[in-house]
Amino acid sequence: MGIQGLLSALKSIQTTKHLSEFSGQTIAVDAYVWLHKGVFTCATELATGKPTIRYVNYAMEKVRLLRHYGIKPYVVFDGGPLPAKKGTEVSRKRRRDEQLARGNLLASQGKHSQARDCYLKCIDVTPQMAFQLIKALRAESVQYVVAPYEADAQLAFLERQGIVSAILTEDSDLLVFGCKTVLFKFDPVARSVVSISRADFASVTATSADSNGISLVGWSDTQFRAMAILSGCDYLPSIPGIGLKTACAMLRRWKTPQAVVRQIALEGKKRVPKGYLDQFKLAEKCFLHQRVYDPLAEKLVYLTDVDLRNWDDLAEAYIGGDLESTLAKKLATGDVDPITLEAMVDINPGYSPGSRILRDLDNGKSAAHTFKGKSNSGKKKNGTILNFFGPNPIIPPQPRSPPKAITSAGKASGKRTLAEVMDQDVTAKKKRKTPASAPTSPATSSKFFAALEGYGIRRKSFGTAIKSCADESCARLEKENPASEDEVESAHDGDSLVVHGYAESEVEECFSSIVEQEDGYISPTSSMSRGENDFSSPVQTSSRPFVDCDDSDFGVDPVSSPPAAVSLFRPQRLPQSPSLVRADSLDKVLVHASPDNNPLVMKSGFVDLKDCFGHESWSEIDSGEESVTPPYPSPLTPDELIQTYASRMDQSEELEPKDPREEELRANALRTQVVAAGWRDRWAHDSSHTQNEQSFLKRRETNITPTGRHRLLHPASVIAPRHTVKTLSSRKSLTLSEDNWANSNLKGNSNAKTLGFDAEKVTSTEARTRLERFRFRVVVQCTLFLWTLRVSRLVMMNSYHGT
DNA sequence: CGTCACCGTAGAT
DNA sequence: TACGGTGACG
Repeated sequence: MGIQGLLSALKSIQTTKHLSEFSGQTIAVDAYVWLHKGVFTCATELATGKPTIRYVNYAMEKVRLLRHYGIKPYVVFDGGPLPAKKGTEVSRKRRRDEQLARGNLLASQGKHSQARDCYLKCIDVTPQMAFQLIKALRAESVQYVVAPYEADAQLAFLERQGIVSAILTEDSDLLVFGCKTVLFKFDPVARSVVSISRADFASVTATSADSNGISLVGWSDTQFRAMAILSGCDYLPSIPGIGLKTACAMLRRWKTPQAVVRQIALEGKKRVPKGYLDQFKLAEKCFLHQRVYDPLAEKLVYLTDVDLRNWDDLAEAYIGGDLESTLAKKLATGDVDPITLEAMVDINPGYSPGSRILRDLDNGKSAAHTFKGKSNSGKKKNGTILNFFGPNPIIPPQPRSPPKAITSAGKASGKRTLAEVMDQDVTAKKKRKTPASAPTSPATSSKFFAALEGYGIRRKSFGTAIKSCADESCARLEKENPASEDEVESAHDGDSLVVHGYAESEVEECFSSIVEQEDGYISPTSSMSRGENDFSSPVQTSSRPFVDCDDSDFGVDPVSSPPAAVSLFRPQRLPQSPSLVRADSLDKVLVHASPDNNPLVMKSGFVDLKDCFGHESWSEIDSGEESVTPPYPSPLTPDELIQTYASRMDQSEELEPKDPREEELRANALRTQVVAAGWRDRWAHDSSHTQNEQSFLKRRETNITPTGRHRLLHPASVIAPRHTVKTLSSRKSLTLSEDNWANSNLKGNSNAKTLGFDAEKVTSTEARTRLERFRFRVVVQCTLFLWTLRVSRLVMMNSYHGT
């Protein structure tokens, strides 16, 4: 990823900075890194399809750490696949499947640690997982945006617009995108980052230590970018044998990439791929003009405006097609899957951050006495440890943010004892008056599996939900294809894994909220805020309306700073001092949290585990507003559970019929082909690759998601191709390419299709059935545990009331 | 000398 | 998965 060797070549201008130096600033964060690292905490769960949100907690801890230092994180997620990126993903996908299979094998042999190693290698971050993090970000009013395509370009855009003042990532590409301040190597322990400033490039000389002989003196952005691309980047592999150093040297000698490539060809020692220069131009366009989401205008824009004289459909498609603005907005807010462009499926609806037990932790006595002794210096109020370990209340909830957002979340909500937990539960219970005549769940033999037994209920409520969220574009789509509502619904999974997920996360919290928090944290002072020195950072105000990649750019523009953004929007600097931060002014640029009634977040008729336990255990969850979930009568007894478990086991075969599964695989393959428009041969950098591999399921559509395999269980979840195609056609790049390639790919590639199916089958049937049973067993165990917990709690409560 | 392929490692708890 | 270090190659 990124530019090989670039970071090490820039060692001389790397400076380590403490987080406190960024206090008061808004910093864009590449979420990908955190999600990926977070996966390590729960690889086994993810690989085996066991719902977990540990990766969310991992990322949220980082977010909270930043906020603790007065930094406003602006979290940026990756979006859809950019045509420019070729499908090395395909071979990865295959490796992943192999690893998953191996892991399952090892797990079945009881070699769990070895299995985990395999699982680690087969996990990928899916948009659905990202959505779990988005839910948490919403709940804590953290700014975020899902990039239409690559997070890198989006990050660069945010900085260029002045929306953020620095970028936190691990990807050296950001420098090629022209970012001014990029922060690498975030160290949560040392609370430090390594900063690289564009302004310091000029001091990278061939003689400086660690520069590896490259010199950036006097180079324009265009030249720097050319060097990066020549040396090999994500959009274009280098001419074999050309690395960073030769690219740099030759560019110094020959000035333009055209001349460099001509020279390489002339020398004849290295083979220059056919059409390399054209691809070079396209790669350059990706760095310059890639499509991004403008949170102010709420639509897609070019990272830098294009010169229409130098623009064509190919370039247009290459840098990412446009999207209709309502769809773009939904994508940016996470309500739409950036890959499929269909409504986001909440793979773990039971996880609703913000609605935690003990919500009043931070509003009163318990917090006060629990955290007394902690340093409050630096912050006038809310200076407790919650700033770090819990949601940061400094920034008020955004207008559309639900009131329940301000709660304590996550496992580390502070130092607690079991007694306190009980105490608060009782208090909360008292506060909330539950009418005895509260509606109860439908009379099913098992409430726990009501969702399974009562599909009608789920269908109905979700259908309503869909309707309520449908905007013009969705509505239009549905009109064009009346079946789409059903299809979208069926893409939503309603099996017991959802319930399981709830159990898992809640169990985790039960434990961790009982365990005492470790002491020893001292709130650091955030007084020293070394703002950016504007004198050392020349901001070029380009008078040219366009930035192009013509030869003439070379040597013409030696100023070492990126071209100023075309002033569609005021390029505002952010206030450097915390005291100047005004949430209301900054919040305007936010992607607002979705309304609370987001049907995908809402409990849409699914049965949560909590529904099985009677309302008292969970009464706090929705307090303060209309309870979404009606209280239910008494929980299942263990016996009931076991009974249900047994019957469920019997059902598992029936739930996996052969036909619909094949149909679904077919649909998936088709959808993949449609989505993978950009990967088609004529755009691929290396046509020897992947002509036949294109139709594998793509990276982020793999079956390895927390509940990934659920799709295969539900015949109803087949996504009809025609619907898919219709939806996808709203991507411009797809629209314009449908004619030329769809036919050839879909018809001419039956080979690949077959391959794709086989790969899918390898991991399926038996293993999945086994997994299903395994997971179900865990469901039951968790449930039993919670049940026990509840009983003991009731006992304690009784004694409490008794006195 | 630079590039590339290979290796072991950290990353998480 | 991505990184740094190693050795082989041209």
